[in-house]
Amino acid sequence: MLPPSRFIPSDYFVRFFPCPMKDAIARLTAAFDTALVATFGEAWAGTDPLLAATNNPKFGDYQANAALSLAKGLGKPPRAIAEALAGAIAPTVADFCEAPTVAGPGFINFTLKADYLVAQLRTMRASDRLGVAPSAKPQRTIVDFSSPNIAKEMHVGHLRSTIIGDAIARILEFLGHDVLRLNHVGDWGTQFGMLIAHLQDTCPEALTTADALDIGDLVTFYQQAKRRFDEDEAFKARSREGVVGLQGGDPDSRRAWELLCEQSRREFQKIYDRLGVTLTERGESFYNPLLADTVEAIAASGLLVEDQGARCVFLEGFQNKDGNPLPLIVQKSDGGYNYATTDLAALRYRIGEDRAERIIYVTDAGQANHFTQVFQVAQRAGLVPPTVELVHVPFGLVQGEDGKKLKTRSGDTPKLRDLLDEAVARSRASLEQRLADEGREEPADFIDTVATTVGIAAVKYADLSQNRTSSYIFSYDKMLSLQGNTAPYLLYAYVRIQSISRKGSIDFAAEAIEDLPIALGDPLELALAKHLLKLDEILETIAEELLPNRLCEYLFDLSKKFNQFYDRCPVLQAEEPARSSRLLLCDLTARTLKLGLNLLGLTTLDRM
RNA sequence: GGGUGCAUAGCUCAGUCGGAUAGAGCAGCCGCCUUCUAAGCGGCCGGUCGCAGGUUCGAGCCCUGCUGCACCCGCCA
Repeated sequence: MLPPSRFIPSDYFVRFFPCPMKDAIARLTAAFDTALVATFGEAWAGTDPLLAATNNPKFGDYQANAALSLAKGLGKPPRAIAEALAGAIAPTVADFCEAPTVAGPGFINFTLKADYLVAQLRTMRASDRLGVAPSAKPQRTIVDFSSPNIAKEMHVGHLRSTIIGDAIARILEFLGHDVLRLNHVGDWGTQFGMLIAHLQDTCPEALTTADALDIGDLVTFYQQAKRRFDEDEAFKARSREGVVGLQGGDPDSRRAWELLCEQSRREFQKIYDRLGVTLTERGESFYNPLLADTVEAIAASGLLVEDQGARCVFLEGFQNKDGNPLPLIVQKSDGGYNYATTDLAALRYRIGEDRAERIIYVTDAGQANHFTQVFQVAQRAGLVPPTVELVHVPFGLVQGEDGKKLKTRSGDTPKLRDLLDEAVARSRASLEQRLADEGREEPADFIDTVATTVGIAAVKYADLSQNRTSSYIFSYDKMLSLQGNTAPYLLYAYVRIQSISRKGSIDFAAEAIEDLPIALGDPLELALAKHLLKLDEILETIAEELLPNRLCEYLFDLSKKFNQFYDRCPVLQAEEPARSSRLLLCDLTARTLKLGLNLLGLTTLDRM
């Protein structure tokens, strides 16, 4: 029996998907365990080898750190333990790994053999998934992200949820999970009363004529309605009637609501199209008919308490200002429901009807308390089977260059549309400048495509490349910079490879490299090859931790290693076997970059 | 008052389960284009990992306290 380790793939992987690096890790882990039992006895079976990639190539490729922590239990010096284990491991790994060495206080270092790496590269090349196995346990997964509010414009606050949620969904989909991407739009609530009333006043023909609605800027419309609501008592009263009418199923109110939703939906869709994001809309209103039943289900669990007229659940581990337990209110004293109720109803539906096993909420970190509370109540009320995992994926704020919340010059929250426009405009200006500098002439559609692709990619990548839990400073100059960890740098690395294939009239896919010897003679070739082979390992980690910046980091490293290789190792003019080896590396690098960037929601270009 | 998160190079940020000499990029300085796009590559400079204790063979990472910043705290989402 193999030790429990997150590195151990199932038999399924080993038999059907001989993946690049996970294969090596699994075999080293197994060899370690066997050696440990043979040397120190059955009692030590299952000990985690604490296997990790080395942080310095001079220590080889992987290191096992377990000898250090075993020292106390075994009552022997760590180096002696390491020496014994290294000796016992050597024969079992000899087919793919050099004899392990002991260094420092007791690290066991492993260096993979070159011919093993070559074999893995060939496997990777032959695979249309670049050697990345689909998950052995595909999960029905819901990713809840984006979630703008009807009748409001998408602003920069929706940027992160949309981009991060999409990237997470893409990665999980690629790994074979059954992903439902849900857009939990804010399409219900008291604000609709004033919107309906305002629509009835300003655009009455819309309520009777198909497609007559043209309220222009929804933000302005919302602001007008809000102003009237605050200033005009009669309007306020009619707004309340609007809410009642809507909730009571009054056809006119319902029609007005649908028109507003439809108008918003069209606007949202423009943004999603530009970003290349797909979503299934299922707004708050969808769960409306389920709210009463949800409250009853909680009541049936015995958790529900009536306090000051509201029905609530008192939370464990939360206190109010007076030190008393904090309630989560699921039904207000006026009988209405709030967003906690909606989230609980959604949770119930997603588990009961959607059969979700993993539910991921991509929202700003400010909602961490809210989700902790909702999850706690759901758990305690028995709404969440042990097989279901609830995950809040929080992210930090987008800040201006002054370190404060991003604002326009006039002090408003920037609209997402304007922000994307600006990024594309700057991308275009930068491209045109470069074309002028280099004396290049390109057709207008080329400039359009490159400016748009790079501009959007820059915005997305800048967001994804940050650790999502912290806030980041939004800077057009930095995200569009051609140097550093930016979209243009990565896209350019890809373009360089396409340039090689154009120049040499090479169709990488058709090249008969399989039959030719592969030689990784240059240290830069070896470093690039080893990095390529880590793709499967990286994606597995990301699927667990849901941190897209890890993928960005991997792709940035890959681009750097490719550029170093490109600088020192001519491809087309090289003699065999270097030429074929290098073509293989180019092919794999390009495909890995393309896949990785696509998983982040970025589109590659062949020229730029 | 309570809770959550953050604090790493001049700037923006990484830092994998607690492992070897804490890494990138930008900015600054110095080099490299007759050769696959120099949108590139190499080198130099740059650190009291907020402060103080503690645990550990070993702490940027874990624990305690403190300081500073951000966000949340009963019927908004």
